[in-house]
Amino acid sequence: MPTLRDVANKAGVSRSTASNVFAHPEIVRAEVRERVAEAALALGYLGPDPKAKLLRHGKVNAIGIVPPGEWGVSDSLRNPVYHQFLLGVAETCDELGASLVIIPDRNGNGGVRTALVDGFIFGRIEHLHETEPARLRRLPYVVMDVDAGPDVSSVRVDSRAGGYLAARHLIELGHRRFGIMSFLRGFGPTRYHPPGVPRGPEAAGMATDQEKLLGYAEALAEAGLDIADVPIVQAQPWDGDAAAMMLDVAPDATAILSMGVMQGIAMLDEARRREISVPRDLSVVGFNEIPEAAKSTPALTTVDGKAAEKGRIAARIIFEPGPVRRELLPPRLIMRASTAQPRR
Amino acid sequence: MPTLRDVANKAGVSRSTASNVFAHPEIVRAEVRERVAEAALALGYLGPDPKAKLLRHGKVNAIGIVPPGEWGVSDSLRNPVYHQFLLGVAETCDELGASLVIIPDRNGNGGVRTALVDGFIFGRIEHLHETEPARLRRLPYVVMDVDAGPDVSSVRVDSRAGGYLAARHLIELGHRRFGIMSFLRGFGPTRYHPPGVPRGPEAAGMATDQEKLLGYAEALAEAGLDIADVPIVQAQPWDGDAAAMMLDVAPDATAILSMGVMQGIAMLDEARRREISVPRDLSVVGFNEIPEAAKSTPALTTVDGKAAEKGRIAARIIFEPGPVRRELLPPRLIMRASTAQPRR
DNA sequence: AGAAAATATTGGATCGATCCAATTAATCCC
DNA sequence: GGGATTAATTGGATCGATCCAATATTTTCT
Repeated sequence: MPTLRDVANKAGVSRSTASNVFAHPEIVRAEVRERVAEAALALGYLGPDPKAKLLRHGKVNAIGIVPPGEWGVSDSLRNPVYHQFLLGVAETCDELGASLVIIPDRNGNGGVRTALVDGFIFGRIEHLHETEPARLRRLPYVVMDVDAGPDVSSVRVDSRAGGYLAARHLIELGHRRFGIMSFLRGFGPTRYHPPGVPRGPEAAGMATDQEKLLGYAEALAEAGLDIADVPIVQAQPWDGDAAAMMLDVAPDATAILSMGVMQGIAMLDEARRREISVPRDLSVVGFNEIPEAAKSTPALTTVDGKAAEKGRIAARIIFEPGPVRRELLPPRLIMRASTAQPRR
Repeated sequence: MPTLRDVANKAGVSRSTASNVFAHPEIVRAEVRERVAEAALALGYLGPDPKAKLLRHGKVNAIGIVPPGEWGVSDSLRNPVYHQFLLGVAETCDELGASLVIIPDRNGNGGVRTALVDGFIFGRIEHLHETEPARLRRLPYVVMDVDAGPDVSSVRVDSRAGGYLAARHLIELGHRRFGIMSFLRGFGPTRYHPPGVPRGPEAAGMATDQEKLLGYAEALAEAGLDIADVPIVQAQPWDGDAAAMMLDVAPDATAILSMGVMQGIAMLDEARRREISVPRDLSVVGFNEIPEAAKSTPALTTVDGKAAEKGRIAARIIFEPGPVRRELLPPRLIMRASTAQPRR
């Protein structure tokens, strides 16, 4: 495999000159430049080895994505909301001609310690120490969906405001009897929180979900309702049976507040199965926007969690060095066909 | 930023010993090992710099995906069939703990020349020379969807067999009047190929699409039909208007053979719009399998192009060095609700 | 205790390219 | 044509770690 030294020898110049032909062609005489180029061609030399170049001044031109928690690479591509987020990152990559690297780092197995990238975007982390390797490597990094204090850049959406938007929308339509579908933190069986018990953070999954709950509570309180009286079903985001459970435990609810989109869509499916007409007999609001939400029947009203925009911003933070940035994006309610006034 | 040399100094040992503590801990005395580990901890040294390590013996533990043609990173995430393929690659990455790198290399701008990966998977290429940088770098690579001769590994599905399967299915159901929706190669306006003119390769897009056409022709010929008599609409995969054109130019067709899934789904939508009942008045067969195909109404009968499996195999070829492998996977017909006997 | 064997540690060279200061060659001007 | 400028080229040091052969240390055994 030819090296720069071989090219230099063949062309009868020094390594430095050969190097200059590739790195600073303008400072080398045209005649010499051509001689070196010919030698390179003859030897099948492709240009400076990126590996060696890297060692000298470490720009890789790639951005590393660390999927949340126990997820592998394929999980992150499969999850529709995360997929939207990746699309946002990808757009910025395309603008900058950078590569997108998805790094599996389950149980901190060293992916972050050894990945060849210019910076990291940590998908929703559970403990800040997951980012330690990035900090120690002095590489820029951003954490998603949580505020990690004043020293760490973060990008998230105001989930509390999002929850508020969703619940207020239903209240304005006239709903008074709700059901809430929240997330479990990690694995575990679906849980039912009956009405009448105060709601602590354990009734929702990650920090961002707990904020949604606070938002719901706020809007309910404005209408004189107590969230403690609202039944909550807490399940995995992809658990299809959870929708059935929700309808079983809250048969008189006229509206369902769901913390996920897929959960919301699953609720629409379950309602159809039971011949409950949405939105006539039941209104459903999801959380996060994905193309499937617009295509479901009926189209799902949902809070846009701005996944793609979060991705774009996070990527830009990595590539534009600067002070710590803590972005809090406002959510947006997308009103579609799954919500309406409750039936008399 | 501490280096291995700093750690060695602080611990009072040589660089080599310090290096051994990380690379071959078993050959260094326990006492010394601990002293070095402490020094490392004290300095915040995280372990050998991956960049330097790389230079010495270049394993990166990452696999590079080069999206087809003019696509950027985001296009490749957005395209649903390519997304399935990426999922397959990702699964193998997870098995091996490797990273997945999506490399934008539009108009050969050097992405492949400089990417830090262990090998490349080229999404459908147009000319073999797109792979030259990979060959010159002596990195393993695979091309998808085309046979690139005996010296280059390739993974593809037998498109001709797939086309045959689709067309024969419709013929066995009793259909005799067809319409074909094919792809344009590159950009350009939707094209209509009226019946009665011989069909050359220009009636379909890439090589793989031309093979589908041959498969259709073969099955039709067995039923005594000439593909030259079948109207063809050639459009972009995502062109919604193409379905309308197809129905306009072939109002008496009882079955549509579509070279793409999204095209097939678009056809279902257009039929619904025109109140043509599928499959009662019109049968539709797509090509390639994605989750959306099962969820459309009616669920789309389609040929499984094994995108995910192609991805798994391609990734394995990269990581298991060996002789050139040329994989040709058999397609499979997934019968769903969009095909039925034609109405009397 | 002393020689032999086994085990630990070390300095130097290397991976492939880039940068810098110093040297050499080319150009300018009177 | 010769001295002063300017431009082009070069060797050596460097990036951070790893490998190898050589040396130093410890352990084993008689």
